[in-house]
Amino acid sequence: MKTSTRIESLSQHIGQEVELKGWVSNKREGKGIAFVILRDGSGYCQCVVTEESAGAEALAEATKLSLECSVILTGTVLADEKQVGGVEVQVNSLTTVGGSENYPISKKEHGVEFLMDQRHLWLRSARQWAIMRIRNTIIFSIHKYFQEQGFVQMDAPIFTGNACEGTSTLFETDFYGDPAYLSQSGQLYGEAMAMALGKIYTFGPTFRAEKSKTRRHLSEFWMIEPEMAFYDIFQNMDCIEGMLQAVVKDVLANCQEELKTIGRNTAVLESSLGAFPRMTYDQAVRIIKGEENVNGVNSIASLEEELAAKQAELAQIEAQIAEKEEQLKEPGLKKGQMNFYQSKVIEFKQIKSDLEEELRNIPQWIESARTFEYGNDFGGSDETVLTRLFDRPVMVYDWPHEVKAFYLKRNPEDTRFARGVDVLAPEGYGEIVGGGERETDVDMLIGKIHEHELPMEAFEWYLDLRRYGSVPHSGFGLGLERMVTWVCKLKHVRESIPFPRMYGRLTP
RNA sequence: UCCUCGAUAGCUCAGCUGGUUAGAGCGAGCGGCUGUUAACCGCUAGGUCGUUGGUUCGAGCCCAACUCGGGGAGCCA
Repeated sequence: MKTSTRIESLSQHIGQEVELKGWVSNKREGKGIAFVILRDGSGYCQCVVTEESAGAEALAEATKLSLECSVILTGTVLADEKQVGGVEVQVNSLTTVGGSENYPISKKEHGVEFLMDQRHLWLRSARQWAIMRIRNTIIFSIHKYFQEQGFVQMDAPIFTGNACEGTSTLFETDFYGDPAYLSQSGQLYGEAMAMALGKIYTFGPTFRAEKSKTRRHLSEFWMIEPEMAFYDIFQNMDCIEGMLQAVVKDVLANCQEELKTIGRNTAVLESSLGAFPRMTYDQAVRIIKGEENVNGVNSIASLEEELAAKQAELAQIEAQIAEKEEQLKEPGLKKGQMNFYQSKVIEFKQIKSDLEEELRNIPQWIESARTFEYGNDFGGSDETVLTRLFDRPVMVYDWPHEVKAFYLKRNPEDTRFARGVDVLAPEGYGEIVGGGERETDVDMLIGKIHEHELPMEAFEWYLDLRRYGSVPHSGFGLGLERMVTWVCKLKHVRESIPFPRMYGRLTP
């Protein structure tokens, strides 16, 4: 018996006999023939079982297969351009390894709650398979980029003793009788490590106890936090841009099949390989408020145009729903036609509810853009108003120091501003990276710690970093799941991580 | 914590302004047809309408509270 072959490499075995091990992701059958769509984790392949090639017994076995049965089969690889991957396998023998009765996830649509309850099985679906493969490519690519640039990977602790930025967003645990909190950032430790190793990055889990129920929040997520000695904010932005582009490039190079599986239009990913626009907070505010155009496009005018377009689209979809519902009432309708019209109605209603949501949002965005108060941090709608004018991530730097973290350096030429930088992803995804140049002046830091009413004793070690050989340094934090969500253009972060932990969701 | 929408069969949904025995498709089971790609044809099984209380001659539908879930605000990656 030959060693088994992975589906992803079948195209190199055309004309040969191979052994495949996997699960039944779909099956169709006819008289004297059965089509088994096998998946093995590396890909999907149609396996054809006929009486002539496999014998009556194997055909009977194939006919009995249900969704997600595990099987081992042997067969001949044939080129077939109609199939995914360009091949199909003519089966010679087939053995069932494990049965699978009443597999809960069907080929039809399911609701979010049901799928989340079945997450351990949902991961087997083609769409989830593709997302997890892209996530893996992104993780690998991040490591590769930093390693090639001479960064050292070092992890920050997960238990932290002091509630550095307020306890409300921290998970409290018991650490040998004392309260300890799960880390919500390794950044301060990253600074210490950068003073030791020059350029470092952390890659670890982060915990936020926010009772957020939105499409971009998780209670547990993975964050990459690089920290670089002797980098100013502009070198920091070069680093962010270089890393994000390396990741996008790797995904485009290695995940074409996965991107196709999830229906991702890659135009924006491709344009993201070009230089990212960089702008100060001041300029970003002018753009949001419609006082400055981007390539001739005005933020507010274009929102109003979009509103009108969406309203027309809504009227159209409503007409289509009415039409299909009318057709459903026709007497003597065949079962198949009824099924078709019904699934169309469901599909259109989904589009309709999405449209209605956008129609509720756009006026709020316009309102929020018009009334934006200079000096405030950006809200979700402000980010959307800004980023929809670009076809790639945008970097906004030099923020009013009051709205940013205590450790950010002031712009020496205008101390109203702190040298923070936010990277906002396009297509409505908002902040994926937050970072900046760090404050090096001890007195300035002490003042800030008092201003934020933080416990000074907890920061003594951090202040030491400025007392002994302080240097300009910068860093940033990348939210892995937000990156995956944008690259895959997912509607919600919960699909970007194998087992999401979020408000109201702890199992499976 | 606040705003908003929702909870009807294993799944996805319908159920008009409260009115007799609550419907469909998918899935499941059985049978027929078919080199097929979630949409061929027929039959069968399957529901104390989220929980509790209230209004009413009568509640899936109205009211209140609660539980769970979707979306959003705040906060952020």
